[in-house]
Amino acid sequence: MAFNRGLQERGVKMVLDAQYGKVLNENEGPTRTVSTTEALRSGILAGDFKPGERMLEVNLSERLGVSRTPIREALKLLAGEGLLDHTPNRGYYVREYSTEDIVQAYEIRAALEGLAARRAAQLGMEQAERAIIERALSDGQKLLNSDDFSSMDRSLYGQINSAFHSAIHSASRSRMLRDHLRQSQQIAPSSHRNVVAFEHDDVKRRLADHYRIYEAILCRDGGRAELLMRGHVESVKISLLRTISRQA
Amino acid sequence: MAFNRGLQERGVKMVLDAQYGKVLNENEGPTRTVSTTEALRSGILAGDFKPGERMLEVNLSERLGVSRTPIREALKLLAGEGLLDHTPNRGYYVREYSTEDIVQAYEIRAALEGLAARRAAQLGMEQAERAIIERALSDGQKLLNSDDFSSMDRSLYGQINSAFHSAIHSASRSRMLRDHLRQSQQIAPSSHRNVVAFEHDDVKRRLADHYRIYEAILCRDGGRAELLMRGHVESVKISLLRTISRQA
DNA sequence: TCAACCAATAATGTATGCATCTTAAAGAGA
DNA sequence: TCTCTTTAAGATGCATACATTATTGGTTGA
Repeated sequence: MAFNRGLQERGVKMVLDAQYGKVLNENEGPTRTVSTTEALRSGILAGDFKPGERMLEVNLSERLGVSRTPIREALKLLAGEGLLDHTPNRGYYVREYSTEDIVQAYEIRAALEGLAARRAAQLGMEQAERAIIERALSDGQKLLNSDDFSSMDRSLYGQINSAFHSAIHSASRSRMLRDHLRQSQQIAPSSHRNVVAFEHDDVKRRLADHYRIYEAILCRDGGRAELLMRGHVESVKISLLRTISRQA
Repeated sequence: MAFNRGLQERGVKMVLDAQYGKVLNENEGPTRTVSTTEALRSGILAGDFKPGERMLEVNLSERLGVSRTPIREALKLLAGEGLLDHTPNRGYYVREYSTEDIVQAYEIRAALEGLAARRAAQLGMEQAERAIIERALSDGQKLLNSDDFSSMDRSLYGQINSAFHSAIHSASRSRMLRDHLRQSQQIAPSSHRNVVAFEHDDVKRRLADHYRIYEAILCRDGGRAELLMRGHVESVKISLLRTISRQA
């Protein structure tokens, strides 16, 4: 549990501050509620809290070194975002996602990413956004060409992939669309189920998708960009289903 | 302001309860936070709170007759849902939607409703859901055939339309999809901008859409159902754009 | 006259005590 | 032994006092 380190000793720090002045810890948010919310959110997404696990206020309050108030506020916010389930008088639980739920999340995301790609094509991308995409494409190519591909870190590919998609989200120029996209991806990677295939061929195919999508966007062909993007994300869904059925 | 009636005198009621036993007011939620949240949400959606308006805790606290605590929890939840914007130390504001935002909301909703229709077709609808749809279709027909159509209440058509779509949402059997759909529709009908055309021809065309969509769902033709539904919602967007440009 | 500063006011953030509810374990009765 | 009560412990709900942070209006100085 790394997420509680930052807040744990805040009480002590504040006493020190009162004694020696300044030196407020920078990496914390402006308020306890904000930093608590961030700590809990990333903790949930990182899997530090298991799906279905109960979020006890006093427990969290002690672990994070704050009173129950900011904890309660953070829990309410995360419940509003859909990360937690709440039953009155019975507390908060980490939302559980079935395999079916995760597949559906990909379907929703596919539709939304398609929309984003269409808007990016219609509105055009800024120079900075294009640079990010081109960087992601060339880095992806390098990754594919590397001699010991199989030993590569999955997280590297994840970062490259994420950069590509984020740039398009940003280019959609729509806060609402970005919010929906973020929410459709806010699912804890449940142990085995949410793991995307990482064979050389899979990555190669997805990178080719990225090239074609970017091309369509540059050509300002919104319809084609949407179609390609939707198919791209759906293909991840398919490969996920394949992995699952193979496990069974 | 009708929304504060229910809570206003709770303090008094509780004293009465202590004196005479039970008689807890039924129409209130299980907790103050829940009923406060509902009151504020419907108040925002009904336009009792204007976009951009500040939500002052003490103010609301007095109007609803509860302490600041449940108010703050409700505000946090609604902020998580995207109805309010929050800046630390500076309070909550009713989220504002530009005309562009509203148009985008329809685009997003179109994509999501399309997905829902596809799933409804693929999974099949239950008897109860089919009954609701058929009722909505025949009621819509009656509305169209009525002699003095122009004098009809818009809200009646709104209810019929809402019943049709809700049944399909329900048939999609996906909590996540339902959540996204709800969120994409949680926009206060900003005075003039978000008003959908209500001419006889418009309603006639939309009802015809509904018939075709239902047909596709009954035929289990998911692709067609999605295409039709998406076009259906997009057509509302178009007519909205038409109305706006006419005003300008 | 204007700008910067300062104080007073008001609003939000946080902690805490008490009330209420849930739950589970212990106990009584059949 | 089983079931239904009862009760006690633990957890959430709510109110309130206090701390901290914005904001506003006025004052001082140039």
